[in-house]
Amino acid sequence: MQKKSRSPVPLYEAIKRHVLDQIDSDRLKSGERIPSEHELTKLFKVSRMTVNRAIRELSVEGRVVRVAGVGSFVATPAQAHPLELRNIADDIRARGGHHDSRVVELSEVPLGSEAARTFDLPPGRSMFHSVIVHAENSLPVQLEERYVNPQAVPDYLSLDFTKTTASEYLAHVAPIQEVEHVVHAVIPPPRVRRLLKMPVGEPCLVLLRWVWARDSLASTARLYHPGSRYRLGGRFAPMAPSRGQLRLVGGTHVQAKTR
Amino acid sequence: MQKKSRSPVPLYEAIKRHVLDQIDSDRLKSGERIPSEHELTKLFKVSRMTVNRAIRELSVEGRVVRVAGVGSFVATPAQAHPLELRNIADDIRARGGHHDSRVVELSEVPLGSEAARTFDLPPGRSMFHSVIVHAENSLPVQLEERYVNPQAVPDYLSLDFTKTTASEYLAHVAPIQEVEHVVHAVIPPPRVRRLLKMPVGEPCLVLLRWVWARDSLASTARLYHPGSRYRLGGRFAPMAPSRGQLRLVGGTHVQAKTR
DNA sequence: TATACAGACCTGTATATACATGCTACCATG
DNA sequence: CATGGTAGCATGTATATACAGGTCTGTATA
Repeated sequence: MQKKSRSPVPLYEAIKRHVLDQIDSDRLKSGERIPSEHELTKLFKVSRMTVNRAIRELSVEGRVVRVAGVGSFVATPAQAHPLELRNIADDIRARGGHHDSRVVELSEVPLGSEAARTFDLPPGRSMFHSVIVHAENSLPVQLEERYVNPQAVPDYLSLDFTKTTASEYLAHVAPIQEVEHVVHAVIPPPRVRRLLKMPVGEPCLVLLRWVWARDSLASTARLYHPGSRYRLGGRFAPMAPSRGQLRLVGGTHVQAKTR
Repeated sequence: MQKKSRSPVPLYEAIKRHVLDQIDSDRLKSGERIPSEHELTKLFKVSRMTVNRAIRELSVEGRVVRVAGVGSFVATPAQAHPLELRNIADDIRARGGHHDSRVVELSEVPLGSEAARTFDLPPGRSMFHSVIVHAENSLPVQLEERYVNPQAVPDYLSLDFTKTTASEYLAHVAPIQEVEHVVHAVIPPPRVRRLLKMPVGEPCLVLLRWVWARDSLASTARLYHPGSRYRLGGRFAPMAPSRGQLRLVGGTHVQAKTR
């Protein structure tokens, strides 16, 4: 019939957004029941199938939980944000490996003018700094050097990083808005090389990561990975790179969504 | 009406399984077209809506790729996408697909002051600009927007990009010294969306690439990839990001090499 | 008091239908 | 020979309807 919505945004999308708005603005709280399909049908003057699709997709996306015969409920933030920037611990566990980490450094450091500008903090303040080595089956696979905005995670220094990674903490304190990565490769500085137990001359893959939450930069991280030990599905035929060349073998799988 | 299927497994599930069986047993090969909704309707004697739901879910799960007006196709196994310097044509051929490209734009553009600084060229000069759509089995999979330093490739405008990609030319004129990537994801601007034949609202994975050769920046490129056609690890439950939020579901696997 | 049961309400599935829009292949016209 | 129109087919969205089955509550019954 297609009576309405000649606009480019489908009706079921509009309904999804409406419900998500309610959730994000806290008019619908965690665990609360959202309007039934019938109610939304009346509210939007659309057919139930259309509402059904909207809510079903929200359910697939983990924002609501549907219970036949009862209703649909706002998913708890934990369910809604199994948040990750896919942290290293998950990666390792997903491969069936054993993850453990060692905190090499955890401190408060004065904010240089450059860093102050990056974090948009007054120059007098300090920020948190941590260096953590992640190991898979006792083999170091990542050195995580991280700077954290104290406004984002005030109790960062008292966190226990043996059970939960910094990424996970970050994801929990506030919804992550944006992440940006820059990939490059370096011959690691000696300290990094030693901490990762790497042979001299072997390159590191470095991921620079910026994490934004609450409209400000929450954290930056520099993640060093031993070139030889880092993942590698193995089957990629080695190419002949030119001098200084960088290769992305694994690829990046990213899903992004805005609303 | 619910005429049939008193069994506990819904009809749309049965259809999904049927298609997945065909795929997993290689009766339907990667990139091949699966039966249209209409055909499946006749085959299973169900309504088109039921088939539509089955195929739509397979699409969400990353097993098939739907193209309005054309059909649905078996998604490439899409193990980690080798996004390195190897250009898209090689990638596609490596998967057994057919690559072709369409030059949307090829021109000489004046150099803005910002770009002049980036390319380290005198402000009066111009540089080359190209927009090329790469397709795998006729499905657009990458939009390559590239700026090329005229000092690096003076005859760029007269090159034939149907047989050789821009990446390949770049690699041939001078040994590549360094490459840097920035990965992020965006909702594509309308023009990009149309060229990639993407639905409204679907995100793009964007790779920004800088290529250095002969001690200068030879080229920059912005590579847009349709989020849905660009793999995304099937079984990662689609997540529900907050407003403007970006999420990395797959993680980044990178190997770097220098010599 | 405890149980059984009937409605009411909710989601789940399925159908038949309709119109919109994207794309392709082919054919007619210049 | 090129070019433009169109028919046909594919998916996308939306509706109205129907029935199935789960869950809850209140009421009637044993």
